[in-house]
Amino acid sequence: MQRYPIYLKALRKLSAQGVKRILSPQLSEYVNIPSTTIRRDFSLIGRFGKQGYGYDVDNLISIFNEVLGTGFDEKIILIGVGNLGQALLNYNRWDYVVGEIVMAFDIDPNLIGKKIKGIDVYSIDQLEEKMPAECNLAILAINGDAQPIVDRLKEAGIIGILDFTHMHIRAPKGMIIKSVDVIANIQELVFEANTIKKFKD
Amino acid sequence: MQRYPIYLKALRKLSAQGVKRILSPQLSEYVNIPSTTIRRDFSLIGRFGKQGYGYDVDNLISIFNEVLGTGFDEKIILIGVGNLGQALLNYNRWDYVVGEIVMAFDIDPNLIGKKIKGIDVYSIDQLEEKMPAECNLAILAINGDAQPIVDRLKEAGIIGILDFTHMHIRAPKGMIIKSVDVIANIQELVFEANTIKKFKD
DNA sequence: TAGATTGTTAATCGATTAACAATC
DNA sequence: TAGATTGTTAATCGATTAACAATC
Repeated sequence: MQRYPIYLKALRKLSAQGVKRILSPQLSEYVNIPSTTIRRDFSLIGRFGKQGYGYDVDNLISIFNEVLGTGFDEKIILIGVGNLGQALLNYNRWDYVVGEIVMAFDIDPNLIGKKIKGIDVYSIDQLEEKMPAECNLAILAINGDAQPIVDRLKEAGIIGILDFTHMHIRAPKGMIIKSVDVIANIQELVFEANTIKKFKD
Repeated sequence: MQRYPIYLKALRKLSAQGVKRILSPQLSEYVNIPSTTIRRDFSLIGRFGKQGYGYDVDNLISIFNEVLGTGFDEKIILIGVGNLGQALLNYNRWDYVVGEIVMAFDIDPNLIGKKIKGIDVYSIDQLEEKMPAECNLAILAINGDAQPIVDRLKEAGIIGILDFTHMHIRAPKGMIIKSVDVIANIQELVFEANTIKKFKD
């Protein structure tokens, strides 16, 4: 369910603010999701609310982390250390939420062998050789044709890719590719903004 | 409808490959959406297919562009010219799809007054002063508290924001904020990947 | 015309939500 | 206990899709 990350983010923020417990209508206001939907979502996993009392924020956080399957220690590799890749490294460690980028690969000789933001950059030729054990996820932040890399990653045991390419990629069987398409997002935004403008007239 | 950008992207790619017409089952294979759904989506806008023949690719593209409300000429401003901002400028002009980033703002004295990837960077203090007319959209790629900027953008006439911050932002009334949350995406990916792994066992 | 593929109707499916009984 | 809020049932809503009639 695509709302759990939203809840988790909000709860973490609330917890940092010292909020200990929260009622579904309060959380509703915060994340802009109906309180009924929130309660239903929560109850799908189990019962951790108390009637007339609400939910314990920290308890909820740890349960969600468990359910989302993250032990905070996913090892993620980064393919492509250009501007975008470096931006991602900037907020690496992901607020200690899921895990971290543990190494990076590129084709640029000026980058290979260096440490960028504390992360080793290897040649993409060494992908299979250097790849850490127990690594399931990759972030793809390259330009140009991504398909060959995707296929190689699949061979190397990667099962999930976060893709920042704006290429058309065939997902190999048994592999999940989540694409972040900036252009598509802007198009949607233009579309919705125009709708609003029309309403004003 | 969130699928139009997907169609548009695929059609543009096909057109570039010289494909002149396409059948709904072919397109289905390409974008991984059932052919019935595609035909239904298309028919919501109008009838531009021919039975026993298919759809004219270029015709479809121009119709979609019209419907999505883009004249290819949206003026977009960029707030924040760090790594991420520069990465966005790298593929500015968005393949001539929606418009382009026309200017950028930052607080870094080393950037202000310069041209980055051909785009002028101004001080954020000059936001209201420099902002171009007919500008509706902004891309937010800063660190730290974004809310004050969002409120200022609203005052300055911006109605849509593409937000790369990982902050919690209240959207002012009448404003659309589309957030690209890398962490949430990775979390979903972790979640789905773990589901796959469990199935394997 | 015959063949093929669209556009649309009607059925299905899943997700959201209102209402309320359970319970802290 | 009384009050409040959760968890869940049942109804609603919208989106997807199968099936097929319209039509190029």
